[in-house]
Amino acid sequence: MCQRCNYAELLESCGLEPIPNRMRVLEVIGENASPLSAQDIFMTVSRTGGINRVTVYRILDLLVEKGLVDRLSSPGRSQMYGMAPNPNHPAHPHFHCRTCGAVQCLQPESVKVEMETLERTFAGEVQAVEIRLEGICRNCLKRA
Amino acid sequence: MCQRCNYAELLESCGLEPIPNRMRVLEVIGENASPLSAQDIFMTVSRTGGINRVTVYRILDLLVEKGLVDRLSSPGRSQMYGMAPNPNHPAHPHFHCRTCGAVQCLQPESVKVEMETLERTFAGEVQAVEIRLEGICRNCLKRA
DNA sequence: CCATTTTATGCAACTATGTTGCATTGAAAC
DNA sequence: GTTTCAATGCAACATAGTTGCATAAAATGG
Repeated sequence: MCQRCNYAELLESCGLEPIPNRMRVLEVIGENASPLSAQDIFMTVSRTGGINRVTVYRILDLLVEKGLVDRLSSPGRSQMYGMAPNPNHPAHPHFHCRTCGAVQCLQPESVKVEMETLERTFAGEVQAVEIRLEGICRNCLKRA
Repeated sequence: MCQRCNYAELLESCGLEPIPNRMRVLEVIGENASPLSAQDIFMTVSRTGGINRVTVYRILDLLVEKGLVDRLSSPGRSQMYGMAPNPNHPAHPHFHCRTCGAVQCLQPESVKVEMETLERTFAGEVQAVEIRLEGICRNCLKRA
């Protein structure tokens, strides 16, 4: 999907050696159009060779900690992972279908947020904004 | 906290008998200023008499299904529950502290969302919008 | 080039969270 | 009062994520 991201460079830019397993995990996240669960990532990476489930979790923790990947909240039991905003991957809202459970990324500009009031009055430090829409996706609407 | 909500009426308004355990669970959610985990709710309700963990989960599922309570995504392993928007509890964004993990409710008007573009172009049906901010809360900023 | 240190990985066991099946209880309907 | 049905409890299970520890693989220093 992403023709532009150089995953090795991304890793190096935050002080991580581009070792094979890190590359494999980051590529899977970067090349997918929508966020994936740890399980999804584990299974996908496994298809191209062995890797341990725990290793995937540890790499995910590392990528999130370094800010390359965002851990997205989900209404289900598992967390999901997507590329953190960067020049090739702008921040964008997510849509979660309540019927089929699928998560899709929306266009970055489709939902705009105005935070002036908050910035003026909030005593903490805001580092990220996550917008999640819920409803029924196109396919499930058709089926209903 | 909430002097205005009549929990029995709320339950009845969506076809649920206001039986004791339902009332206890819904009251705990409604009287708390920020969303609670199932575990929080279970422990709080338990203080006023016995209840089974599973019963709490089942009541939560029911309240969410009926739209009285919202299941909020969280970056941690557990889901959180808060009153669904109603005349006494307007929809509002949440702030999650990355340092201490606390979740707080923000003022309803502090963050505004503009969805015209989406509404014009999105083929699915949007039923709810959840806005989650992440960062460092006031207390943790002070401590740092 | 070998020895030492550091980092990454795998495995097993564990924890936390949520779910299911089934029996029992208790309340409502007749 | 009996029947029926919803609500509850309990135990067992399922899933997602974590930890401790041993081993393997890289990097570092002689």
